[in-house]
Amino acid sequence: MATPNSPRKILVTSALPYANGSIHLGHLVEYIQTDIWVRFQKMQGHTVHYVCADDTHGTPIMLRAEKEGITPETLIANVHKEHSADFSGFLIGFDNYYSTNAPENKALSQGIYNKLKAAGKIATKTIEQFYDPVKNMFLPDRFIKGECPKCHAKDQYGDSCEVCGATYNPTELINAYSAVSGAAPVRKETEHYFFKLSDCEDFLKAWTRSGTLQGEAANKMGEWFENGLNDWDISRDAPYFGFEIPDAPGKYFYVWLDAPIGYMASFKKLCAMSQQGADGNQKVGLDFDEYWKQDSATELYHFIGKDILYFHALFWPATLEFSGHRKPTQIFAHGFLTVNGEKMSKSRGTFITARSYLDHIKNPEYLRYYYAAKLNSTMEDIDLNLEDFVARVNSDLVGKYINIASRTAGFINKRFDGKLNPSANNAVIAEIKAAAPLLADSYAEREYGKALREIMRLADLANGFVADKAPWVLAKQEGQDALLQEVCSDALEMFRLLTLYLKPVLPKLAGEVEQFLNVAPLTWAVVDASLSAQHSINAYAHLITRIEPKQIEALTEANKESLQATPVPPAHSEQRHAQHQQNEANASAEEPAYISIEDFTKVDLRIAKIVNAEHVEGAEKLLKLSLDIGEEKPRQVFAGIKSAYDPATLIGRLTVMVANLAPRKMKFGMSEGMVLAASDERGGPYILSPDNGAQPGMRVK
RNA sequence: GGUGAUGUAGCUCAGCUGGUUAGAGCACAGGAUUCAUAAUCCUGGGGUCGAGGGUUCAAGUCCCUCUUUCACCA
Repeated sequence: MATPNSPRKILVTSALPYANGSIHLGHLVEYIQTDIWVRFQKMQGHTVHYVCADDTHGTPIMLRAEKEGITPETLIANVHKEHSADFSGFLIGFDNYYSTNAPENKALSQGIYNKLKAAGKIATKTIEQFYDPVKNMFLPDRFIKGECPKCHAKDQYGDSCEVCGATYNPTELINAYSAVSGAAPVRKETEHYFFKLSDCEDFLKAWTRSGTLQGEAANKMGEWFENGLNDWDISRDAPYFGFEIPDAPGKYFYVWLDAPIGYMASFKKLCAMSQQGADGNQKVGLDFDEYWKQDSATELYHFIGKDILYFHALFWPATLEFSGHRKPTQIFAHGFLTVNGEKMSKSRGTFITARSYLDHIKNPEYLRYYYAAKLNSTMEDIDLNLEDFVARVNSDLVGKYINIASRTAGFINKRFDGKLNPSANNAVIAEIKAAAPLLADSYAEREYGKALREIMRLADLANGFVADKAPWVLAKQEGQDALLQEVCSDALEMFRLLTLYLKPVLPKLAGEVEQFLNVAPLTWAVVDASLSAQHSINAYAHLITRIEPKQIEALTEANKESLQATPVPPAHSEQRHAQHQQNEANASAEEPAYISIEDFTKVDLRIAKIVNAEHVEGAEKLLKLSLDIGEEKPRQVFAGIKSAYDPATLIGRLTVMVANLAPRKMKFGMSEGMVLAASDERGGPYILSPDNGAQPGMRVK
């Protein structure tokens, strides 16, 4: 791995949070993961810059600003302030936290677009889209609502039904209306600009295989390649809050085009700040091109959530490649956060904002430690189990780690005036030092959980050493002063090393320990140093306190919202931020969906006799049924009831089917109707049975 | 529906290319200790490694079927 002799130049990013909502614990998984990695690499002596920004463009921001009666610029300025405070509260050490709505980003976005165009990668195509004739704007799918074509629930979104889970096109909605004005949308043609991703397949296939992705992510890419790459629609019509496309009046870049370019813009701003040398010191200015030119020798890493892999592993490298820039060295995708094993939920109080955590728990390092203990290099989801959180933090940090200093520093201060006198040779210290390369590898590979397990094992050794030497016994014995001083000095040396190892995770606490131990800021290289004889430490003061379970209760209580269970989308859903915002805004508007008798009679329900039932090879949930409803030939119907019924027991039974459901071609053959069955979280499916006397083919009404 | 992941002690998780009686931390029980207003040390109980087949001298680890949970795609 990295050696101190080969300082690297590294640029790191976290995904840009959308400027239309607060930072919550889900977001923080990524920022904490990235920050730990950055701090670790800086401790290694590498030149590392960590940049991020608010993602500020798009329809949701425009509409929300309008609703609040402020300009989008004011809205995003307010959010920028809030986000910055939240991140700083969690000790996220950005070198620059910028905004995508910045002059640098506009120039870079337009410049990249022009390059892509010159490279023949831009095409135009006329498409038909929904248009709000009152508001005079085109509507994204999520801003069209109407009745679900399948279950007829009202007020469903343009792409899927939250009641029955069906997905469809907005054109299929019944009585569609604009979520903005309420008007009936009309179809309208418009010219859109496309990035010809289909042209980039060879490049992307090669890039994907070049070690830039985690194994799981590469698998995912494989799926996308199999399905074929579609050209990417990068334009939106005015009115739109964003950047105008050069030589295309009234056309704006889709927010996802300029968002990743925001990484570059934030770095460009950082370069400008470094040129100014604002602190008066002579600074070597950062060179933007050195980091972004085609054959840059520097390294570029993007930390992202797995939901936006598509953008970062396809669009983004293609954009860079064909605009003459370097590509990312690696993409690090992580999983989502669950709380107590479930999606974060407002009704359970587990949708916890960064601010509210800081208000109730105060110490951000508890969460940093817990996340680190759970994080690895894969895209697996991680769970914040609140009981485990309390137990883990209290036991590891307070009981094990801090306790080493707490139980030995008093002797040094009281008996030896703060002066140390360590032993020449201590087996435990040697073992702790020997772990450094392994721990460095774990951090570098983002296997934080592995690193912390090892560090806590070492802390156990240290406590075992203290228990074994029993300084409190030595303190009462005559003539044992030298040994007492040595034992406590060694314990504090162990504490110094453990602090060094924990510093990427606990930067603030590590700073306080440096004060207490009276040492310069710890870097990885000082593993090889030691606290020397005659070195003086400062008085030990209260470094960290236990979390009270009551604090957790208060936290979840404060985050409980309505009575209604509103499942909240996963940690980091920039991909669908528009719809999520809408989700939250409109979750309350539920009405019972009545249908008329005419609607009901459209459904032709029939008594059906199951004349045959069998397993379908390769199907996970389906049974193939032959249903006699008095027709010449039995109907072939596939039913998803495999989990609950053995086919043999079904043959001969009567049940109820929908006879006039449009036949549908399924993977295993045509399905000519459907069988009714009941189910919910309590169980099922349960199919229906008519009372005695019902005959195959009878109409149910 | 398809694809990719996932399921190991009460809880949270380790278990690399298959190899002795399956591990850790927390929790629990017993003992020791009292330096730490912020405890530790020792010992112990506890697991059909999601279920069922198969390959092998040998499988938590490979293959098949079923199943749980999650995500993505349609």
